[in-house]
Amino acid sequence: MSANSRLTIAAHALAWIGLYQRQGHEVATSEQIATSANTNPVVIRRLLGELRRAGLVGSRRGVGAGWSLARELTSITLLDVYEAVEPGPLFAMHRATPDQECVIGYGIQPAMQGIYESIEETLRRELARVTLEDVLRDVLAAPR
Amino acid sequence: MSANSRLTIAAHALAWIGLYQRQGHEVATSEQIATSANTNPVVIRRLLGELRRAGLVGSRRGVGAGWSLARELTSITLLDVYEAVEPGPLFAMHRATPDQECVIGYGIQPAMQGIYESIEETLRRELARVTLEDVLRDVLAAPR
DNA sequence: TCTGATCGCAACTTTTATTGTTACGACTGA
DNA sequence: TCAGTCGTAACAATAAAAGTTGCGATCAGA
Repeated sequence: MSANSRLTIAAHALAWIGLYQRQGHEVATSEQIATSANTNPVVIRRLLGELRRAGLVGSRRGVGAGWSLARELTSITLLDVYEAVEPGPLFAMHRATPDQECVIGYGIQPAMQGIYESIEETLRRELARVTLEDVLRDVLAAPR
Repeated sequence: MSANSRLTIAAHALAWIGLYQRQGHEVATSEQIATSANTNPVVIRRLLGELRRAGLVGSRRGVGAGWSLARELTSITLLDVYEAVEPGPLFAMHRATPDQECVIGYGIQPAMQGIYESIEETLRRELARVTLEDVLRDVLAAPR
């Protein structure tokens, strides 16, 4: 399926900023985060831009520019991040409209939509149960 | 996210075969199913091939060739279909290995993997609660 | 034995989304 | 003014899914 790592990278960035701030720094740069995540700074800026739109982080420009958390890690859940960075639904419908003359073709989309909605709702509940604080704790618990 | 319709198309195909058999026909052709789903027969054959490997359908060749259910719709769940046609995990890790010298880069993958596993387990449980019989019922319930 | 319909499968193209890269203007404290 | 970084557009590269073409294999029935 999705082979899409946006949620992973966004969580990585938030955990990184959170830890960095706990070490006494005010802001983190996209350059630093990109190095840790082994990707390009622009990719990080794009993702953090979406998180800013969702009110999870803030950014400063000019000298001493960089990113900081707008909320405590304890109050940010994976659902917040997921909704900020994931555009579409989990499962897609047919690319082309199915044959409306066919009973199945006619009824399949409303049927699957209803089923998918309730499944996604469950997924959301699960994502909402994990905070970024949990993530950071798990990250730091990794044995060296 | 995934914009991947494999589960939808596979469910469509199974419901189609199921209904067609209830109408007294022995086998359904990939051509017929493709017409209903508005896609190419080869796409259907590929998907059904995966469902056959999972023991959900069977196929006959030669004259009177086509596809038939290997199990009742009541005994096939969306989880069976999902596992048959979806290759990878729901959420992907970093494309390139994160910086192992960094505390976050080092611990992020095991941490996220653990979190994702439990979330996917919940997703599986939800998918297992819906049978293809449920899907067909919902499809036929669509108002004309 | 021949035939027609369909599967099985490989190879290739097209489409779409994500990710990566380059470039450059905007911003701001020193 | 300057150095450092964000903001963002534009484009290239990568990857996965979906679509297409072609052809050999299969087999009931003529």
